[in-house]
Amino acid sequence: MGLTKTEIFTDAQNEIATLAKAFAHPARVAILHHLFKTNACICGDLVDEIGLAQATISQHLRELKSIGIIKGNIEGTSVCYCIDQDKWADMKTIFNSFFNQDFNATNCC
Amino acid sequence: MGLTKTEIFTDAQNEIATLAKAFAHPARVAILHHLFKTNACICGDLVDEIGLAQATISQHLRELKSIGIIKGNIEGTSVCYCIDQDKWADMKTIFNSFFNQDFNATNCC
DNA sequence: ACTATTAATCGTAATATTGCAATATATAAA
DNA sequence: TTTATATATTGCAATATTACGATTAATAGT
Repeated sequence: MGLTKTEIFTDAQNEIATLAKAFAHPARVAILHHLFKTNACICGDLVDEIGLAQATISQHLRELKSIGIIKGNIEGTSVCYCIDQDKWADMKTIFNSFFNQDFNATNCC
Repeated sequence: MGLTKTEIFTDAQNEIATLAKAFAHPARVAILHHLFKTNACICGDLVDEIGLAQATISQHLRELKSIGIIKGNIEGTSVCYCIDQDKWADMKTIFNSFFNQDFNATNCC
């Protein structure tokens, strides 16, 4: 098996899962941290900052890009990545409503 | 390889990744949705509600429990699960500060 | 004690993810 | 055009995750 049964879940549930995958690896969290911290779009210095091989960083960047969280601009030989602010805002909204679901006060545990 | 190099990342980065894994599968999102929705701690009816085998649900519950998001109480032959409200609040704080990192207005992309 | 019910665990198969070396591609500089 | 630089892609190995049938464990009811 090993295949997630996406068809039995709602779109909202699948979307949260997909978005969460972006944060579900420390390398991707580190990449996002870095894109925020350095007030500029970072290119290949991610490879120097984070201790992973160039191919590995490139792969994580592709995942973040395919989820839609980051965008890339080609600048000469290097590629400039940055957060997609619209997507980031959407994501915040989605996770906020997920996090702020009401608790039942009479929780039994 | 296939082995995450946790040692090269900060504790904060690893923690976000670990927490995000709780949401990185739609079945776990569905379980949490259900624990919120039904104003009571759900036990095995998760198996009926979500279309996965009992063993699979149990495995997802164990993951959520090991991350610390849910707690379980034994009640006769069944087990009553619910959200750990303290952990949930901690998590909200962590993700909020992650989501609300400042943007650089002069973003290049 | 016996039986039914519920949940956890074990074992296994299939798919996904992580990581890197090697290679390919694409642009800039000479 | 050749060379240097930067990033993407490919191919591969190792580990992780997902899912489920079968079994086990533990309690409730008879």
